[in-house]
Amino acid sequence: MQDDDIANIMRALGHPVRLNILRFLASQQQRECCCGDVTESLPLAQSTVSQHIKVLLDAGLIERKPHGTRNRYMIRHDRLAEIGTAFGGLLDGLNFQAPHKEAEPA
Amino acid sequence: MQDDDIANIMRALGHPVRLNILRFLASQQQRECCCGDVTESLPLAQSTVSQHIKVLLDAGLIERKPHGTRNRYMIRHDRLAEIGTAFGGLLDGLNFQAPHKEAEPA
DNA sequence: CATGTTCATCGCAATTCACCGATTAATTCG
DNA sequence: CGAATTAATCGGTGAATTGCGATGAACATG
Repeated sequence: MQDDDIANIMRALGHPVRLNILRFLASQQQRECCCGDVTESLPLAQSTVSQHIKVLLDAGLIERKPHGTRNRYMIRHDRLAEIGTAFGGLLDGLNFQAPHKEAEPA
Repeated sequence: MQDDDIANIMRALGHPVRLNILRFLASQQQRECCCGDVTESLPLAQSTVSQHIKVLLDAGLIERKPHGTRNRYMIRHDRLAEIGTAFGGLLDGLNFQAPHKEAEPA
């Protein structure tokens, strides 16, 4: 995964409301879960929630499925796994990327 | 770790330049590594780099050590570990947080 | 076909972000 | 003490983000 992709995803995750939306979707995975449900669970206007949902969609974190008049949203677990791997790789790369050394002096 | 904290950290990581800075610091861990070094490695003005460094500092991802006229910067590996744990927890929570169910119908 | 529901999208305001050049504070050294 | 170096901070500009209410498209239903 590219730096830009990772940065995009991190930015999408970089807002408490969006974390809440993700968690709400995770907790409702089985039922219908449309924009209105999410809106009800938050002290925000419907248009605002829709915007946040769009950010999550663009980052590939969730998926939209039209279903009659409403849209059903669900978490993209495949992407979540990818992101976990990429993030782990990032952190690994950040831990002692020293060219070649024996061990720490003390 | 609080949602707001996580969001802050994610936002700090949500910019390619800041990812580059972190990687640069990781690769230079042993030598002196001051703002000027970072600036040289990027096509950005010194003031801009200093701003990005401030964001990383505020998020607790790096550490500053005054050293004569210059400042030495280094990655906070302790925080990195914490963040890895928190992020892992987040992703775990997002994977099937279903209240209590037997199994999927199909 | 008219009505109601759901929700994405369109302005719009306020705030924050990213970037820059210029300035200033701290420090070393002649 | 004066000159040089380093880097944080200030002030400014343009773009993006966050929030809102209003509008409009898509669809179900009477």
